[in-house]
Amino acid sequence: MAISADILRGHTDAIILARLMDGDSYGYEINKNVSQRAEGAYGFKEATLYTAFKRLEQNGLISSYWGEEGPGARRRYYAITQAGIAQLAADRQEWAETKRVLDALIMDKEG
Amino acid sequence: MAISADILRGHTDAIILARLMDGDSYGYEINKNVSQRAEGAYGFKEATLYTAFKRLEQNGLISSYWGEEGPGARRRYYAITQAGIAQLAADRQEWAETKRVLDALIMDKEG
DNA sequence: GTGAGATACATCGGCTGATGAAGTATTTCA
DNA sequence: TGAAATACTTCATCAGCCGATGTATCTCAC
Repeated sequence: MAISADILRGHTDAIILARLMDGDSYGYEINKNVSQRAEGAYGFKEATLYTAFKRLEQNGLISSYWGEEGPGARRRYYAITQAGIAQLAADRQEWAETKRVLDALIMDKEG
Repeated sequence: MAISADILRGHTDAIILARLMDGDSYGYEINKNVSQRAEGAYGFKEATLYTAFKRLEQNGLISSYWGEEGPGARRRYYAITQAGIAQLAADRQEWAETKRVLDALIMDKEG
């Protein structure tokens, strides 16, 4: 099942930060990585992705640099910052809490 | 921990539908119910709530009627429709899938 | 050697849902 | 008497997502 944009809204930044925990990467690669992990259920639209990079860099959560010139299209690499690592920790906690709360609110259990 | 609006965005309708599965209710009551179940971690803003009621009714997922006049402020009651019940089932499935996918994308496990 | 498709990045404008603020009205209780 | 709770409504604004469009390079089948 594909997951709608509104459901994922707000998780974009956390997803990118989490992917950068495995090492520096660039847009195209991050997105392929995300699609694979999501087993096709989700992938960023390009506009969403690059908008997010800008937002994250402006907020000091990632930094960027151009990859060394080789064959192929140029790549801009991103690296997570200390602030980004801290933010991701907070995001993960919030996600854990969100699961708890939404399960109580929409799933078929008694609270 | 309070959960941010962007994280909850897109879940508003499902939350309301789920609350109406326990029987007809009105805005103020639904919101108190939600806040209690969320243990204070989330509650609708009034504008969000009433905007959602309108959207849901326009989409045929809920119907509404004025409560019988008694003492106190007037209340508009909402009831979930058959289409609403079907939508909620779909929303619950999507939520289950979202948990799976987001865990794979942002949590600290190997996928 | 050429055209299709993959790789790779970037920007603009429109859409949608959330919400702060403001307003209306009634009841309860100190 | 007035503050606080109950209860509903609308408007303007904001932020994030994304369709569309554009740029440029490389690979591979034909």
